This record gives sequence, structure tokens and C-alpha cells, in this order.
Amino acid sequence: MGRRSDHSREELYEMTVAAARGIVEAHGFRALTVRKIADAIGYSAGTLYNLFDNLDDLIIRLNGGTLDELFDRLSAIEGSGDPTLDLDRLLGAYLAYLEAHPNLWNLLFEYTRPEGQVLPKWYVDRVADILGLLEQALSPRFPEDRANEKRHAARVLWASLHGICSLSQAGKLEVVTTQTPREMARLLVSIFLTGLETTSTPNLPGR
Amino acid sequence: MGRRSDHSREELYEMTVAAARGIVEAHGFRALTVRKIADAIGYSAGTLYNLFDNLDDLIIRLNGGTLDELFDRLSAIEGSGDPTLDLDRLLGAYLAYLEAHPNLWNLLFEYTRPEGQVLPKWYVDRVADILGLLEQALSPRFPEDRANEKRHAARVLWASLHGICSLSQAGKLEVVTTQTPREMARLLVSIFLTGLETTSTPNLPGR
DNA sequence: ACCTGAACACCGTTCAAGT
DNA sequence: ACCTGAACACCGTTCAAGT
Repeated sequence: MGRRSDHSREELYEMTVAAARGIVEAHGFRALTVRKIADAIGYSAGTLYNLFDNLDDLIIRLNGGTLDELFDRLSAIEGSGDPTLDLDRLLGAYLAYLEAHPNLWNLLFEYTRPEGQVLPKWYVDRVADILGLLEQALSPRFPEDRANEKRHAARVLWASLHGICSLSQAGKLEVVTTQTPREMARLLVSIFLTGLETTSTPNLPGR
Repeated sequence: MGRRSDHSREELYEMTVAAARGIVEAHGFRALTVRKIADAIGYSAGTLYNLFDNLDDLIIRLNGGTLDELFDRLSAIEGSGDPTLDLDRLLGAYLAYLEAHPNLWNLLFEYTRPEGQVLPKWYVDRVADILGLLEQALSPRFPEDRANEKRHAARVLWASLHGICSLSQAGKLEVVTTQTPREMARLLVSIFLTGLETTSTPNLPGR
């Protein structure tokens, strides 16, 4: 036993995250265990605790990479200035990623960390970056002095689209509808943008 | 050891589900284990396997009860014929339940069963019943010959609201917005209903 | 300084043995 | 027919002991 220094700390870190990702992609997040990751990289389980606080920490790092990938795909889309078109492209890329890496997406959103753990700032920032792309696509619909309304609209739309993806991924959609997630997302965007056009200041029910 | 017959099979079943529910409500779904349930009802773990196929089966039964409760709360709301008002009331009741039983709701939606397991029919039917209430509230917006569009709209709205609840519950909303889930849901319903009014046949981007 | 293997305190599930 | 306790095959995490 004792030090091996076959790999630098950084190499080890990369190997670990890559191995974890491989396991999740191949067998789903339920199959992800510290022992299996250690096996895959040829080290003992204890070694991983030199690199990560615990499995939860490791998962958050892995999810960070997934968020990066997602952002890269989405930010590669150049805006046309037409919200309908831009949102549809964003949507297409998002759903394509989801379809290509369902288990990674699952780990990203369906895995909830234990009781009252807060997400690290860098993690939240990455989510905010993705939200920024949505805001940008919505921009033509909002004058500059209504940035706050735009923020709110983008977040509501984001959460809504997430709901469609989430239920679809969990297999809870196909049992109650024949629509594909793509169709549902398009219908949502279509209704949403139409609703935005005529609802500058939404009139909410009595409160 | 051997048979005790302190309780009938039915009693045992009820005790088990109640104990499981208690554990989830008190400590979250991560705390739910077969051994703890058995402890709580004063039987051995093995006994639970006389009543349920496995823990997953037990959870689905528990979730069935949660769906029933949710349906009861929502169906107690009498319709006014005004979709804005009715949807807001449904929403209020839904969010109130979520707030009162966050951990039960969590188990219902965030817990995903292992790989390719299908939900039993009675379970899907209960979800469909709840969807029916949404459809009913939307009814004034759709002529009778557009029942299918109504179905689709109800499902999209349901998934969207679910997204808001889901992200809120996971603590992923408060980090990117100051809006409450209630406000987001209201904004969504408001935009959605406005969008429906003027979008009888939504024009989707090129497919 | 790093890595290991054993240990600890858990899991879900099965099943021979008892009544 | 029902129930138990032990067993099996796992977990995440810690840490003394080795290099």
C-alpha cells in the first residue's frame, strides 16, 4: 500500500469524474456507487475521499460538467431576433441533449441532495447562465425598462419546460398523453409567447 | 416465533403504510427503509414481504394514498365557470398541500422507480383524474368539438405547473429568482390563459 | 503525502426453521 | 399460514497502518 503516484491529483480527479459519468450513462444513477467508481479507476474506495468530501460532492462536480455541456450546446445557437424561432432552437438543442444523455440529465435534475444542503455558488451561476440564454431569446418582447418582467417570464418559462422534460423523463407523460415532449414544449412556447404579446402587465386574480 | 395473528392482514397493511408515511413526513424519503418501518410496527422486516413485493411496491401504495388526498382536496373546489378563478383555486389548494406535506409530495414525484418499471394502471388512472379537474377548469375556453386541444392544453399546463413545484421543492428556484412558486404559477396561468384566448390553432415553427 | 484494507454501521431481500 | 432471525450481498464512510 502507501502512495503510488501513478497519477497526479488532477489526473485522478478527472479519471474519477469520467468513471462516474460512464457508470451513470451506462446504468443510470442508481448504479453509481463509490465502490464501483473506485473499481473502475483501479484505486480503493478510500482514495476517493482524498478528492471529494463524499459521494454527494462528487455528483455535484459531475453535474457541473453536464451543465457546462448543456450551456455549450445552447450558447452555440446564434440568435435570429425572432423569439419563436430562437426558443424553438434552444428547445430543440435541449431536448436533443436530453435524448442523447437521459441518465446524465436525470442525475442533474432528479437527484436531490440530502436535507437542507445548499448548492455551491458556481453551480447556481451555471444555471443562471443557461437562464440568461432564455432571457436573451425573449428580449425582443420586452422593452429595456422591463428587464425585471423579462427575468420573471424567462424563469417561469424555464420551470415550465423543465416540468415537461422532467415528467417525460420519469415516464409519467406518455401514460397520460400521446403528445411528444417536443410537441408539448412547442405548444407551451406558442401559447406563452402569444400570451406575452397581449399581457404586458398580467392581471392576477384577487390577492 | 411463528404466527402471531395480533393483527389481520388488512390491519398490518394499514399499519405499514401509515408507519412508512410517518417516517417520510418526519424525516424525508431518504430515511425510509424497510427495517425502520418494521421497527415502527413491531414486526420483523421479513414480514413486510408477505404484504408487499418489495420497498418499491410499498412506496407506490403510499403514493397512491397521497394522490387520493390530493384529488380530494382539489375536487372539493366547486367550479365557478371562470377559468382564471378556478385555476387559481386549484393552484392554491395544490400548493397548500405541497406546503403541508412537502416530503410526501417529494416521494410522489421526485422518487423515480428503477429502470423501465411501469406504473400500475390504478396509479395512472388517479393521475388522469387530477388532470380531469384541470381540463374541467379550462372547459369554458374550448368548444365541445375541440376536446382534443383541451386535453393537450391541460396536459401542457399541468406539466408546466409541475415544473414550478418540482424546482421549488428541490430548492432550485429560490436561488435564481425572488418570486414565490405561487407568484410564478399565477404568472404562468395568466400568460397561458391569455395565450389560449388568441391562439385557437397555435402556429408552430417549421417542423 | 498518499493509498490500502479492514472495520463500522448500515441497506434490501431471502429463506430455513419454528409455531 | 404466518413470522422470525440469521444470512447474503451489498452500501457510504472512516482510519490505523503501511510506504
